[in-house]
Amino acid sequence: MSNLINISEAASLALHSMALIARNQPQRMNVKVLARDLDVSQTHLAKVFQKLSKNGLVKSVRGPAGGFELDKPAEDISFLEIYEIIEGKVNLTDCPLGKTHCVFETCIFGDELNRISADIYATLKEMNLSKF
Amino acid sequence: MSNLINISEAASLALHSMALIARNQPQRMNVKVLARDLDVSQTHLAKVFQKLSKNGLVKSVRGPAGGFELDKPAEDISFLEIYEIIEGKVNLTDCPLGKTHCVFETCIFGDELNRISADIYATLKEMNLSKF
DNA sequence: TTTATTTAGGTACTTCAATTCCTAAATAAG
DNA sequence: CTTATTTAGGAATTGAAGTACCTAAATAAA
Ligand code: FES
Ligand code: FES
Repeated sequence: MSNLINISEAASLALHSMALIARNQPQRMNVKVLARDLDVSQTHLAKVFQKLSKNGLVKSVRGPAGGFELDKPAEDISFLEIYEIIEGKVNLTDCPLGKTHCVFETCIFGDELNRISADIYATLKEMNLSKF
Repeated sequence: MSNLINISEAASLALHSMALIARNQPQRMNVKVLARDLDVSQTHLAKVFQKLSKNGLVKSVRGPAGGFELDKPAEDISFLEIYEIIEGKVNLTDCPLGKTHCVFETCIFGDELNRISADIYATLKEMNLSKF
């Protein structure tokens, strides 16, 4: 069973966590309860948050009653931003696979899939945390 | 650097190989020349072809001058069919990640990404080997 | 018939990313 | 000040995908 859109487990966790934090504003949330809510290991989720924190999406507070909170308004945090912090910058070139050398001079997918890739990109860019 | 559409290296090899074989019809091609053309290891490509062969997409001929040829008309072999043999059946449910249990009652992606997943699916189903 | 070529397929190895483990640092509460 | 809680981050482990190795089976050509 496979998915057509490429969103890793880690990126999924990041998106779900950020949505939960947005919904819970202005109170912050810690990895313990987030991990419980999302039913994943604390350590894995903690790693995800190190990236989110280092990239300025969340502000971390250590110690008792600590945790994470959004570091800017919810509507200013797009799904794309979260996605790219975890997965790396999205590659939008002539080939949906980002291939530079191919036996075929023109990409075997024509430009159908590129059109769709651009569509996904725009969609992720439009979606933000304001709706939670 | 990441791609938004989920196509593994193996699936990419399968699609490119099948396109090469379609283009080279009615002569068959063997893994040796295909691997050279695609610049990958013979053994890896051979594994991909075991799946394609077992699933009736190509007919294998052993021995000198052997190799693989399409086992049905090029226009009857869709990209989707090739894709699913390698990646597994595509999951088209209410969630683009195929998640069944989620903290959010309604998928955080709304139905935007589902619409797009269905779009990719339809596109892969439409595309076939007749154009090569 | 013998030999060379080519696919079939099991097993093992490698590599890279995902995941976990463990300790340190920060800080609020008692 | 001490303790409990929580994030930070390096190191180690695991796991999956890709790759290689090896032998068997088929078959065309010599
Ligand atoms: S160039 Fe896009 S698949 Fe080969
Ligand atoms: S249900 Fe689709 S992402 Fe959570």
